[in-house]
Amino acid sequence: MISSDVIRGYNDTIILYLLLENESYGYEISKKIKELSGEKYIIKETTLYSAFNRLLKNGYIESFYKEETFGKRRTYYRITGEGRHYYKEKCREWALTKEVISRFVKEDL
Amino acid sequence: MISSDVIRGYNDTIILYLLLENESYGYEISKKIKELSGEKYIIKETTLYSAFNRLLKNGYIESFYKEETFGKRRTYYRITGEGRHYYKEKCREWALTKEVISRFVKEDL
DNA sequence: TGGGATTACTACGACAGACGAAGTACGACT
DNA sequence: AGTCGTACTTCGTCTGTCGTAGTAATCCCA
Repeated sequence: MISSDVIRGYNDTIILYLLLENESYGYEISKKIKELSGEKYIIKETTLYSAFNRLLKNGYIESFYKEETFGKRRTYYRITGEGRHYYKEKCREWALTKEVISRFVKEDL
Repeated sequence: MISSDVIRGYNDTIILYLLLENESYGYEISKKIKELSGEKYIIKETTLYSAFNRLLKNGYIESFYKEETFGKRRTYYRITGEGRHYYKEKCREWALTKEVISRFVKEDL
């Protein structure tokens, strides 16, 4: 299991990735993260929703409601153009970060 | 330049890496980090010294003084057995983290 | 019909790590 | 005498994560 402290700074990026193709909502995203990570990373609810607020504040996602016939009303999110741009930036940053850390963290010792 | 939020949680590991072979002191370590990262990561002084304190507290490093004939007295650090053990653990964790994040962060978009 | 599980959040507060600003102290060079 | 480089220390702030708890609706099974 991965501690979120390690992924800190990439939770936003992970969420944006899951919104690239389809709009979605909190619970679904958290399940997808769990699933796609092979159960190795499970995002905490509070972490997830605070990430949504941050992303909204920065204009990287938009929220809206859908007409639901039943169930508690969900807040849906969709990625914005700025969000896509930010995602790409973070991807480039990640490539660099990975490269730099690998100079200090040797998996073969 | 890399945002430190990403490396957060790996600063300690980076420092331990530099102490694996030789004992060293703050300023030298910060210069080595800059050098080895190809100037892509420059650790802040306060971050560095707070990392030393954390590592000391956890018993991963030991501090001592050397007889210096001139200059301001330096605090030297050397890695402990527990420190080596922790370093190896973090290396394994890094391999996993890298794997998981790469499922969400696509460099080829 | 009753009670727990699951879905879908929200609010509050604590904590750890990073970092900016500033200060101290010494030596070397100019 | 002043600046630059070395080698730290202290203090306070900020951000992101996360524990705890609460709300509210539906679903499932006995």
